[in-house]
Amino acid sequence: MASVPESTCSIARSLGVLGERWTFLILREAFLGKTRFAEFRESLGVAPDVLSDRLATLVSHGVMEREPYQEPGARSRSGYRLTPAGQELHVVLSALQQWGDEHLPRPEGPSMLRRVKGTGRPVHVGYIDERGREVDPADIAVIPAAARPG
Amino acid sequence: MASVPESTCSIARSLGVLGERWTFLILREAFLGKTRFAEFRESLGVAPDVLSDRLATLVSHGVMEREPYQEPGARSRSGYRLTPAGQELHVVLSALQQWGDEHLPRPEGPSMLRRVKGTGRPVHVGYIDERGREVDPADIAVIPAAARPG
DNA sequence: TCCTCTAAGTAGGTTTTCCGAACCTAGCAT
DNA sequence: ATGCTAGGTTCGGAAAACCTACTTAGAGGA
Repeated sequence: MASVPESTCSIARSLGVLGERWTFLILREAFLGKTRFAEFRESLGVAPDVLSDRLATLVSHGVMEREPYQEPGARSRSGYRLTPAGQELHVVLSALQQWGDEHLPRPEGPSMLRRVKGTGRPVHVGYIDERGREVDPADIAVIPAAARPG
Repeated sequence: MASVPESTCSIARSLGVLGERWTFLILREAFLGKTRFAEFRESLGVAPDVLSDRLATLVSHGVMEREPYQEPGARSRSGYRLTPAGQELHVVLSALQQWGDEHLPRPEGPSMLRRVKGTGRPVHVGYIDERGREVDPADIAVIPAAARPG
């Protein structure tokens, strides 16, 4: 994989931070409200050294941050919570979930649903232009920045 | 990671197919038009056994398919192209790219841009409700399907 | 003082995965 | 028949992940 954050491709750089095994699942748990080492460990079954490594990577790249907490009768400990940058990964996880729901379905249907708070309306992930209108993926062009006119 | 496509979580199932090392980068190259084993190999520098394994996984899950081709004066060979299911991963890659552009920026700016074909208007990835309106990520609730009313 | 409880994190040995180079396999050409 | 080419497979060594057990550190109680 070579040097990770140095690639000119944003996808490769993102994967350098997020693409290791377990990382997306750790983030999923974080979005579900988990904050503590033991919570991640129990819900995922991940080995502690791997979890420690992944959390350190996420912290060092500003995706999560240590959050000291103290329960009564216990010493101060540190949990982990998403930074604003980490919270912006929500749409990435939703895109993965949406694809899995559609293309790797289970007979009982999706286990989690994404809805608008309050109204409960269903939502999906897609492309949006600067006027807030949805754009069909087939109408998206990916072009090198160097070829940008002007 | 245990049994992969059997998880009740769509994110975990998606990652079971897509979450191995190199897979997203192979898909990126596929979206850029690469189809041949040697093209993937050269552009990514991935070991041939790993590439062979990843392509086989993608084919077996319907993300890519073998496409026989024949160049003049050469035997028939097989390349790989995205299926419709694979093409729907475009928004996942764009979400990763968008996050990297914003949170792991490079001084020279993004290397690739996403625009609407024809008009050239910039687009971004986000949540859209059933009326085609963008929804702020902070207004999205993720709820267990079992708790669905009705 | 020092023992205990708890949860974060580390350390060892084994298993899996990755890597890189060399090799294999068709078919077409010379 | 020999070589060229491109899609792979095989092999041995290196790296990463896994599993189990252990360590660490502070608060409270004896």
